[in-house]
Amino acid sequence: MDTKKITKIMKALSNPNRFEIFMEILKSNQSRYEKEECFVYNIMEKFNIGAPTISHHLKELSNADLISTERKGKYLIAHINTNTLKEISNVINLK
Amino acid sequence: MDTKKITKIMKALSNPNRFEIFMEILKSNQSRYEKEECFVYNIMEKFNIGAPTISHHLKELSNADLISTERKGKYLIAHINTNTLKEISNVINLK
DNA sequence: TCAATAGTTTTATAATTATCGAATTGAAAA
DNA sequence: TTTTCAATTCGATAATTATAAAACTATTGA
Repeated sequence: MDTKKITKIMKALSNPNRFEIFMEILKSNQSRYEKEECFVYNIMEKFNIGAPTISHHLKELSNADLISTERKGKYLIAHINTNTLKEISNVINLK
Repeated sequence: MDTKKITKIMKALSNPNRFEIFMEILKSNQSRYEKEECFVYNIMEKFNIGAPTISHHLKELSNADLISTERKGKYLIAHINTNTLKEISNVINLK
């Protein structure tokens, strides 16, 4: 991973609201419950942020390859990209 | 670690120049060579950035607890805070 | 078909920040 | 004590960005 990609990921996780959205997706992915949940909708209820901002944050997380999104009819589902997490974890880990 | 601290670390590593400065310090700390080296001075030569900017970046890394600095006469030496790296690595690692 | 709902795009704005030049501090060397 | 050198602080600026309001798209359900 080159500097540009790493710093893009870091930047994606550097905003508190965006980070918590990411953690919410991570938690949901790990628990395997509510797989069909509409994240944007539920996140919007949970956090005190407007829909356009959530949309923006999800796009940033996507652009950083941290998540991928999938349309399910009216709803949007977000998945964690575990590969990216593994890669970034290798960068940070002390050898 | 709470969200505020984590995102502060992420932000500190989200700027490409600052990230590379951090990696430079990390490399130097790991190799154990040139322990007495003046980082700001050497970094300033290596990167194409002015001294005030380097100073600013080092302060950001310090504020995020990623490094600590030590004055050695005229020079400044930077050390990696391995604890912070370990903590952040725990956050990122998939359970 | 029409109304409601989920999410996106566009536009604007306020806040943050990376960077530099100039001035300043503090230590070493002459 | 001067001068020089490393680093910091201050002030300014250009770029980025988090956020929201308004308008728009697309899908579901009545």
